[in-house]
Amino acid sequence: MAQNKRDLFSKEEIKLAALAKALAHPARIKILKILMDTNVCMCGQIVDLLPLAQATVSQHLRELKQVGLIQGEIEGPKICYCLNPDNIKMAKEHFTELFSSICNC
Amino acid sequence: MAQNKRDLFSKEEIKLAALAKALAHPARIKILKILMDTNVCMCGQIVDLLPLAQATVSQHLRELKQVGLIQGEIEGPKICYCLNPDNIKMAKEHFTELFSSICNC
DNA sequence: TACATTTATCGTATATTTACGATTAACGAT
DNA sequence: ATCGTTAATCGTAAATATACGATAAATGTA
Repeated sequence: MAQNKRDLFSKEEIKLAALAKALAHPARIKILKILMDTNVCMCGQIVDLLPLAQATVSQHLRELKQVGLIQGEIEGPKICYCLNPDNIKMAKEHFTELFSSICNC
Repeated sequence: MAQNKRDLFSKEEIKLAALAKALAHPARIKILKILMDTNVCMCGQIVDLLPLAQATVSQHLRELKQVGLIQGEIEGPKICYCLNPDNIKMAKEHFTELFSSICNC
């Protein structure tokens, strides 16, 4: 494939696409809501709220962490995940910028 | 895979994930901007502005059309693509709703 | 030290995405 | 009727995403 042609897209387009990809699965959207709405933070607790296996949820958490939408704080053998407000704000601004550039609404 | 488990996610989560997936590629983001910023509308013209083959661009256009972000009007042998403002507005609202539900900003 | 708990990672299977060349289909013009 | 133009579709290859069970790593506790 032509991965090298990718650099003909702008940094902003690539960044926004990566953010969109992180949101491109219902489970990951639901994880964000869970972290906001409940005081749940551990992987195991999230697993209990999703129709997915532990390994799968861990993978989704990793993807969210990779784009910075969440962060994990180690607490002994556990890890407490939480939203990363700064990066969520930035993501929001990226999407807002896109929509204001393609929509007069 | 467990596709049947998908129905344990809400309609909104599934819809938003589908929209996000449509935006999860730099080429598709760029196509939306091209349709907004220029008076280009034909597939071939878009191909000229992207580092991708005609068949590939056609696939990206189909994905954007499938989620309703763009529409195509047949003009003889050509097809004039344009943004679908109503659905873009709806998409914008979906994302706004998500961010306001996970972000106090 | 051994054990229980928690989560990441490995290995793997399947599905989807991305990309391209080649072909087909649709239509206007000659 | 033939030709040129335009875009979708087909076939295919490679990469990535999704999902799971099993295992490993890390840490607190008995």
